[in-house]
Amino acid sequence: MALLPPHYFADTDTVALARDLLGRVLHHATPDGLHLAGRITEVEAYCGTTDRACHAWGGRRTPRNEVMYGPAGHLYIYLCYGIHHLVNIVTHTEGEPHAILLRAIEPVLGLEHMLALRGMTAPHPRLSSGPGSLSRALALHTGLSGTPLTHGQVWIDDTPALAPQRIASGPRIGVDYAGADALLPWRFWDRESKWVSRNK
DNA sequence: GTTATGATTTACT
DNA sequence: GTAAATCATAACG
Repeated sequence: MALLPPHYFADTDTVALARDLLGRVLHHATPDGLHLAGRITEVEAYCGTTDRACHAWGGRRTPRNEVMYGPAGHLYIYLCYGIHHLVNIVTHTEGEPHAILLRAIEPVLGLEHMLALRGMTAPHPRLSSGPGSLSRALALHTGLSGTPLTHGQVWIDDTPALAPQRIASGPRIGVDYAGADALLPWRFWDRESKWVSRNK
């Protein structure tokens, strides 16, 4: 299974790219030799300086979100609520701070290791559904922010995307502070998967 | 230097 | 349904 190339992530239509990422498989080869992978089942689009829900809204540019301003195809991972590592993929062109938040995956490889990482004993959607749970199950953390998806450490393969009729959409979660932008239907999920954080 | 706050999860009542 | 956990970051003085 080949990796998706950098130009795939350089799409300037972040919302369309978010939909296209559903069904593809995210891999992580960890420093201790584990190979973890999961099929992407839920994402959200964050679209640059005009999106009030985006960290780069109004042109905000800080050490934390700097990677969003760089080239596409890199990880942007930050700590939320002091506890959760949220994983994003940078999209669009250099200078345009767009990204796609990965919110849920269905385990494909390394299920037992994921269970251990989560302190669980049996599979359940709660294992890797929800952005904080996903990062923990895949052992992704803020230290990997800025990592390109081309170095064999973290990557996404070219598993075919979901059929359009399987894609559901709705407002993004937890962005009520974003005013009218909180209502934009920029969350997408696989309507046939139970490995999602919410079904409506 | 100080303070407010979150792209959430989990455990209670 | 409500609230606590928990801290790096950003904004401000």
